[in-house]
Amino acid sequence: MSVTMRDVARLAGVSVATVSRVLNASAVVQTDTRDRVLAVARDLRFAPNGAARSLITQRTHALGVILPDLHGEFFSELLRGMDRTAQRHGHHLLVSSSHHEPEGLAIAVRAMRGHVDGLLVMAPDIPLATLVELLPGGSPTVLLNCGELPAGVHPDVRVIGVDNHGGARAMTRHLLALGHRRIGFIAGAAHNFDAAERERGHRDELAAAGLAPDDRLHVRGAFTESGGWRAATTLMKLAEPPSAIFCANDAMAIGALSALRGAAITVPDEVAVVGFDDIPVAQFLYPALTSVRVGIAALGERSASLLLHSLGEGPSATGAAPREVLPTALVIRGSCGSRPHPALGKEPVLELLHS
Amino acid sequence: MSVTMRDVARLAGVSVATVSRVLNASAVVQTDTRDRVLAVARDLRFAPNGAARSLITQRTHALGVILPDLHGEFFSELLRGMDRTAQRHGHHLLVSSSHHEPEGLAIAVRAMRGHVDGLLVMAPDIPLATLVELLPGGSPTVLLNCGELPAGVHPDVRVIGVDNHGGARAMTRHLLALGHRRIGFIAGAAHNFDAAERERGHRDELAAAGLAPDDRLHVRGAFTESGGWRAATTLMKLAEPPSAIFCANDAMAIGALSALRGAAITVPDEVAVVGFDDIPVAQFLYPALTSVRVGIAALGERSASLLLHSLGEGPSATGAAPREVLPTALVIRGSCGSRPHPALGKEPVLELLHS
DNA sequence: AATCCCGATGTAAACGTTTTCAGCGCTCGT
DNA sequence: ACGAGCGCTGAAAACGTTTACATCGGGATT
Repeated sequence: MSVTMRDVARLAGVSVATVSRVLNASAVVQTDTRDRVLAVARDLRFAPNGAARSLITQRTHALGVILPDLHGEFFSELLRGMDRTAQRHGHHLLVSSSHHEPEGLAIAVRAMRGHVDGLLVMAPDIPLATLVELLPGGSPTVLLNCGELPAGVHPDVRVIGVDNHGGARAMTRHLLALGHRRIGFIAGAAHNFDAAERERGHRDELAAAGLAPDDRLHVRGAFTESGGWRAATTLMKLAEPPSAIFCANDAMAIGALSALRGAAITVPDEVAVVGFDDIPVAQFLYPALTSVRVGIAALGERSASLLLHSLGEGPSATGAAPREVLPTALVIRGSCGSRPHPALGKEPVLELLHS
Repeated sequence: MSVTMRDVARLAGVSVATVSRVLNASAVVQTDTRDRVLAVARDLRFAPNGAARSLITQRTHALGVILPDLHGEFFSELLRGMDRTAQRHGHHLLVSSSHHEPEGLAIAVRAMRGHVDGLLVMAPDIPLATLVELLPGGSPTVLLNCGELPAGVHPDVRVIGVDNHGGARAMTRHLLALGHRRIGFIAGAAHNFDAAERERGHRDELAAAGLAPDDRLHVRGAFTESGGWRAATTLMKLAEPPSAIFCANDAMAIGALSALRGAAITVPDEVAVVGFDDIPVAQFLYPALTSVRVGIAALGERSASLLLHSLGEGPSATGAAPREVLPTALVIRGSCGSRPHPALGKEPVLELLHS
């Protein structure tokens, strides 16, 4: 069927070992035979079979990526970061998404065995205890955005995440500082780690300010635009609507902005709206969205780096914290009302676009 | 290192052949031995090695995906569509992006050899003739958004794309019908197939309406938000600025909207803005973006279907057109001015979000 | 001049599966 | 009672590489 090393060897009049040596430069070969092999290989358009190579070298040069979803800009940013560092080290990404349940995830993980050198798993919908049960032993793994791993039990599993709690606290603090006392909160999907942490941060900061949580101001939006739309609509129909709405991600904030515009409610004059993640498009919305910057691509890059490091291929060891938490930063734009009018004619975006 | 079929066989007191038969249900095995094997396999957390399996079966259950980029919502939508159908047929996606030049693409393609069953290649920056040169023989391939392939030369290469030309004509026709005569055009990246086709569609429709093209109204924006920002700024500084701006994709339209708002120019009252692609976020912008719907996820799904079909695993044969062109559709929203005010309080978005 | 060593190449084992073929113990038909 | 056939299982080849080891000249060392 396809051309193999034997074909090249035969036509070049050498053994397959020599062909291998030439192609990998793994040992010195006499110049003329080397050239002959190279010429034949080029003529035949020979490309080594990855499966065979992986089988013997125990290296696939691929990282398995398990994602809960592929909706929206968040995941393309994440993938972009992962792909960037992976590619820098000669690796590809084997992607499988839409894993919200343990069964599907387990199947995907098993199917990847032998096709990948390690795993990047983001499964915020699955409890951590369940998740680690599903992992194959012996495969270096980096878990993204999950809880804290019991110490020392899983030697080749590392954990990375973002400071959901701190970011949410900072944002709530910001809203409180602007004078808001009735803050609506549009929460993410139920049983989702990120959603829960952001919720907790918000609640903690309210408590620190001495405010009692009001359940009517707490609506669930499932992390989707339409969920945000509905939740914002619900909130603004309250007898006492909030003066600010904190959406647990930017997608829901986008939906909320759309709902408010549809209801002829002005943002930020009548109600402030803020998000979380700072996806690239946030700065282009109207009003530009105040959000918590997560550094999505950086998260992807860092997680891939960690994994490559576990594989002994990454950048030189960076003190192996058992659990790495990337910091977040408040990005203040127009939608929260603390910057009433953006400067006219100035391009506010370029440095962000190409970071 | 990791547990293999031999281990399972030994502990179950059978041969590896029997283990294989049990795990694949490829032949009937006595019930008690079957149960024994299954029990041992579960205890050892055995998962078959994909590389070894691929080597002998010549099937990897993975599709290689080559993309030019991963920026923005376009590519996550595309991947989502691909992953969806791939997964439905038990396949994964091996992704590699940022391939704008032939060399990098060639390396990626070669590295995938043996790791994938076929290739989905989107490389609008690379001339088709160059592209087909780089393809490995014998690997079924689907090319996305490229030109027309010379007939019959490459038997296992198929081509799929969207009706860039028709979509652009329709949009320009729409703007003309709204009375616009000075239409600014923000073109995509130079030497890009999609960009060129959309440009051609626009020009052809202008010509059909008897309008001479004005080079000052034609600015290049590289398909990025910041490119759109700059291009729109340039256009509006003209002595005679356009009354409408047609952006060759939505990302640039997003940048253009931002630039116009920064310059205190009202859309659509002072200038209409329209885009191309209809990425999911388009409907949430303000004003909601009029665009050409491409059906990005559908493109991904369809291309994956075509490839799976070439592999003999897809849905039953659908008349094999040598080149498939997916239709586009005009989506009229607020930004072009033909719908001055959206209905208040109505959720315009739900059916689109979950299509 | 014999030995040693080194550089270039070939031989063959190994990686972990799948699958063909053969073998073995039965049952069943005659 | 005996061979045919059948159901189940094992042995071994095959997939296409990499690599440890063997081989084989020939130049340098003694």
